[in-house]
Amino acid sequence: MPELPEVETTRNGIYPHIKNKRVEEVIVRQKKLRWEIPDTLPAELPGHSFNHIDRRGKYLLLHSKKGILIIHLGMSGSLRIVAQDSPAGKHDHVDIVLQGGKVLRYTDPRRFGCMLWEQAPVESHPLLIKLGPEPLTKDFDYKHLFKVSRGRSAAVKTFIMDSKVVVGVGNIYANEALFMAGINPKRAAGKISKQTYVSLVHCIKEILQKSISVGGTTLRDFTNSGGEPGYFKQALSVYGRGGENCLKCNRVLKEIRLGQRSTVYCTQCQR
DNA sequence: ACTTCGACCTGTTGGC
DNA sequence: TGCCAACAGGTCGAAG
Repeated sequence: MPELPEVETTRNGIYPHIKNKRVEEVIVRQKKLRWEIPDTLPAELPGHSFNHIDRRGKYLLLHSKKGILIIHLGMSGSLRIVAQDSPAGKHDHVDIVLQGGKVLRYTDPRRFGCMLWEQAPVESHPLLIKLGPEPLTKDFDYKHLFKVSRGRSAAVKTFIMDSKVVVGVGNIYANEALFMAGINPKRAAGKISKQTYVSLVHCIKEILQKSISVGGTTLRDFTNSGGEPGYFKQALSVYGRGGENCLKCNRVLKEIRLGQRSTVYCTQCQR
């Protein structure tokens, strides 16, 4: 679920429900996430409210006067707005009970996500300080990719999934963007031309942007327990389609592993 | 400085 | 049907 577009969708979905609503209580049922949820969170947050939510990469930053809540959804996390009497399931690890009866609920079966509570200005936080540019801003351009790729032997797919290079490009969209750009994912990042990076940057932006607009549709039934919207899958050209036919040339798509991640591409269309 | 790989978890799927 | 291995939308941090 949590690709950058989903995180962005989550941000948009929860914001109107939590904005300036006083937090009544924080219920932590399971504090062992990727890092332990600090006890200072349930101790200090109640009585305060969030006035702003930022996103940095796939991290959500919920700002209050008392501190900043940093949330990452990992591989399987989600945030939903539920009614206060909604029974908690096995993987509903945290409830942030809001004034007015709604609850911001954090669910994460695999517990690869995190929920941290910070006082200091968050720009200098160790998890955020080394992150690369946001893919949808003008800071992310071919010059940047070209420059930081020089001398690097890593596969271009692994390279664009490196959060120090650019944030928010997960496995699905790395596969999709490389297909759209016609680039073989195995190519060494350091040997790719400026011109090719122009195309890749364009494709990454376009695919993420499109996906956010589809994610925006998910927004409507956000508070419903709802599963997958299904829009994504229809738009995917290669991800999850190994062994099926290329939509451009009809050849069989190849599936390999790169950096332990499943990688699908067309040997004809991607060079 | 860069690359690779194990680790963190549970749930689902596919082969035998 | 059951069992078991492999894999899943992430990414940090250690080791080479």
